[in-house]
Amino acid sequence: MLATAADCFSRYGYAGSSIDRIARKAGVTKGSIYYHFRDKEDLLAATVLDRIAEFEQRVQASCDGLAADEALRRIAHVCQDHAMSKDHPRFLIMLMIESIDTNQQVSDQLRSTMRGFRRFLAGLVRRGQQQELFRADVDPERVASAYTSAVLGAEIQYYQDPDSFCMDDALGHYIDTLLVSLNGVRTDSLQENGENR
Amino acid sequence: MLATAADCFSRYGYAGSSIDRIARKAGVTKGSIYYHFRDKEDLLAATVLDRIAEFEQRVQASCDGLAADEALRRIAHVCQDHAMSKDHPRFLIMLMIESIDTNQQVSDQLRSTMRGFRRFLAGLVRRGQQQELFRADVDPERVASAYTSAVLGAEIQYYQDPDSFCMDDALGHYIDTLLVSLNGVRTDSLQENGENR
DNA sequence: GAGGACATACCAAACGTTTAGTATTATTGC
DNA sequence: GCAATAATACTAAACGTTTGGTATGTCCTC
Repeated sequence: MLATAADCFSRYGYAGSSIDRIARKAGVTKGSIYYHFRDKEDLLAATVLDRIAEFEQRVQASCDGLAADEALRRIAHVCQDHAMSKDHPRFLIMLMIESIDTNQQVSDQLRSTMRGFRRFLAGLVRRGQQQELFRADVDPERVASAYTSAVLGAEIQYYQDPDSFCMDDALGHYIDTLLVSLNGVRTDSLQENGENR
Repeated sequence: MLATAADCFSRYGYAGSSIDRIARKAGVTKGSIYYHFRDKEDLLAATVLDRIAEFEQRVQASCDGLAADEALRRIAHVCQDHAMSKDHPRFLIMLMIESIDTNQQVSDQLRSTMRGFRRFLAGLVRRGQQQELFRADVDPERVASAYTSAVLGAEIQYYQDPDSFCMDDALGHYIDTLLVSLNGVRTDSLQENGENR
């Protein structure tokens, strides 16, 4: 039932998904949905919590015990897999935008999720710096913001134009240039390290 | 009237904006809107056309006659200004996502706009390569895709969290690393060019 | 006084929500 | 062990409201 709601919300948005439509698609009736959830907003809130938990778990599990540089590659790959999967990948992005001016509770939830994601990435970069995998003169927060932008933007473009937009190219190119800029190569010194992929 | 429609659509989405609401906000009544537009979809289509034209004009005008590297910096800045402005900046992104499964005509329009934007960027990179500003062994299409991702993702994060997300940091960091990677410095050779900003 | 630019009044459909009722399953008392 | 009770998981129908859309009236300009 949550899966069906996520599917409808991700396709048609919250306002565009009627309870009747969700119910019919789930093979039940409206009344049944109102038995489990107080109202439409409650259904949305439950769906959001469910999808956030899944997303966070997937990301954290994917780079467990990996080196910082490999983790950065891995996360991009996980997001790419997610975007190309069939389980309502647009849900979080759809609601991130739709709820800004329509549902403060959901908006706050998603906002803090995104902050957590950026914090997680920044921690990864900081770890890489401490292990001297990455050069120390880059700001981890800036990297995290730029990285998240790249992933988010690639997802949207892929959703909108899966035939023409190659997510692998976009994210691959970004991660490559990012890792090169993070590798301990100073721009004012000679290059000491040839591996950049 | 188009401005009011754009404002409502960008805040509440197409499904979430009632004609009555748009009319009241524009200081007219429903009847007046239906005098100028056939139906709600027609109003949306007109608004989309208007916003697309404004966006394309703004981008192209901003980097008229600029060198390729400066143009890349400029476009990011223009997108940043647009995101921080007050004239319904979320409109295009909101509809890009909402219309995927709900309005093929609008979706096609936005899709081809995004393709045009990427093509424009790729042309810019190619121009930079021909003028030997940029190294020749990067794929302009990949750069364009990654660049667009960064801009789009930064916009979304800013809309969702203007207090905590610093667009200037995210885009600044991306453009810096991109331009370094585009500068004619080979990774398998010595560095010849110290300027990276 | 005719036509353009609205406002007003209204309709049918769809919407979120509530209610009354019904099978099915679990729990209890004897 | 089994009937009585109660909780669970629904359905079908109805309610009031909102919606997109239309038909008609009114003003104001040329």
